[in-house]
Amino acid sequence: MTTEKTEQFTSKTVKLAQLAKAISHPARIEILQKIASHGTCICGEIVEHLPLAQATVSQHLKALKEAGLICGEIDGPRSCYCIDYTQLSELKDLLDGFFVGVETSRQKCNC
Amino acid sequence: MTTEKTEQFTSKTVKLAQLAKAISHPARIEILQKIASHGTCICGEIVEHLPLAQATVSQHLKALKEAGLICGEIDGPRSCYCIDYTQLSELKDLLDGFFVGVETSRQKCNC
DNA sequence: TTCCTTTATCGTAAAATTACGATGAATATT
DNA sequence: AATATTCATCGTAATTTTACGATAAAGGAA
Repeated sequence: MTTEKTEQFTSKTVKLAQLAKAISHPARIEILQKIASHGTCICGEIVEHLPLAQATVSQHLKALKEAGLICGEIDGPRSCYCIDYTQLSELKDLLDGFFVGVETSRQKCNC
Repeated sequence: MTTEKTEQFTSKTVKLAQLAKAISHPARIEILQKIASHGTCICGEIVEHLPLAQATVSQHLKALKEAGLICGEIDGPRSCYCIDYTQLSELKDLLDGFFVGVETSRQKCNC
């Protein structure tokens, strides 16, 4: 039994977990930073920038796309990616909510 | 070859990825929230609160401990967990840096 | 001392993740 | 038309993650 019981959690929690997972790999963080620094970015530029094979980078791009953090459109034989700032903002908001929730209830701890 | 090439990334990026991974599961988010709301929390209380077996919860607690986000001390036959707010702040700082970096370089996108 | 409670760890199984080379489809270039 | 470039996807392999039951260790209660 390896079924993830995500149904048992609030949708907010599940969404935060999904977005956190999207940025839980150094390559995917770098990809987001690279795209952001160009506004828009071709797959090839990202591949050049990373110590990973093209197939692997494409896989990471797919993960980011599925999480909604980037979107890509075909431009001739190339793929042009850009950040979805709406989703990124949602991640930011969910994280803010998380930190506020965790920190406001902060209490003494004997560690 | 499935060796993660984390050496190729900056330590900041790797650290952010590690901490993001720690909160990339709904159960682990809930655990942090639960502990925070009590200041300190016994393993059993967390198990009660989650739709997961005790062994699974212990596993998630271990992951959070290894990421440095919580610390636990033995209290009789129980295990008492609390949040490590220093690490949590580091996560917050790394995330802030990430969002600032990504958003300041924000440019037009045709999506 | 004997028994119960608590929880970490072991063993195991299924699925997901990470990585790569090879390939094919689409578009440019010659 | 023939060739080259770009990139998503397929196939595959190793590893990690997620989940659970069973068990053992440690401490408290009887």
